[in-house]
Amino acid sequence: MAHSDVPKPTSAELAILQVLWDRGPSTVRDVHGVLNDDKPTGYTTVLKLMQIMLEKGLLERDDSRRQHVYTPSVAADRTQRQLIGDLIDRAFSGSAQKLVMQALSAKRISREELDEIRALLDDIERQSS
Amino acid sequence: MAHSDVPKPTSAELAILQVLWDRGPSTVRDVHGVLNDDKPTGYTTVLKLMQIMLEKGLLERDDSRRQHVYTPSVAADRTQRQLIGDLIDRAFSGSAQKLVMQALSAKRISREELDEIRALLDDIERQSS
DNA sequence: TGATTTCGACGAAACACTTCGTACATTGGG
DNA sequence: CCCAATGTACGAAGTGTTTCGTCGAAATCA
Repeated sequence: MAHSDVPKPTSAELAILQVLWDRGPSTVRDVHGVLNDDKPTGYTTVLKLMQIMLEKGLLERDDSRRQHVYTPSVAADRTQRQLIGDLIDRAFSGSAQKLVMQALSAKRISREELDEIRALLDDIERQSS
Repeated sequence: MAHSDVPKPTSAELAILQVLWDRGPSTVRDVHGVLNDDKPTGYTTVLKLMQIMLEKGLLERDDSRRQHVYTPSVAADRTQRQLIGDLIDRAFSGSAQKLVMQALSAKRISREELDEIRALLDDIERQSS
């Protein structure tokens, strides 16, 4: 958590963030609607979670209207990098390469996607020279 | 957890696994020695954790000697893939490609490592044809 | 052998995460 | 104006994780 003011989201919190990143600013009802389709969840459960996330600084909200509208206070990619960095440290002895290589073996990736990755590799290599 | 009989290790458990993967079969004292260097930890704390991990099936032990000797019951790479898969699902909407691309941006990777990754990409592509 | 050290077992406490019941406020329709 | 519906706030309980103190057994050594 050293390099950011926002804490690492927990599992349930991440599910909520995903919805908000997807839909943009949303009410508790909106978020509950989405999550409840995946997995039955109480409305107040989601509400409480979002209130806690507000306290933690994970979310911001507009409470000028009756139905409070929540937005993530961090972008998806930043959080994703935070989680990856954490995993690299905790499970891959700090080696990003090891993680990437395991990830490539872990799930099937289409040829098109492989090509995109290759292009990114080229970019990185070009920048470092 | 659907595809494996061993549960996902928690954070503290993962630290212990790392030591065991590194050093091979070890006693509680050994593990405690290593962890305690990073971060002051009580001996019994590590002991208890390892006992719990034994119950969960994360570790196996030889208690024929007085100092019980513990070994991980799962290989490092398998656990790593489990954790990656989990992260892909929870934070990257199931897209391994997204994770890989974020990982490549998240930490600096040396040219040699980039080349190794490229080689792996070639392997994968070759196999899928 | 008796004292000291080393070890594992066990229980409990502290903490964090998750879930939900209940209470209370606001709004809109009849 | 009152009722039903829709919201938020709050507290508490259930669960899992982490930490550690205390105990007794076993080994070591003087």
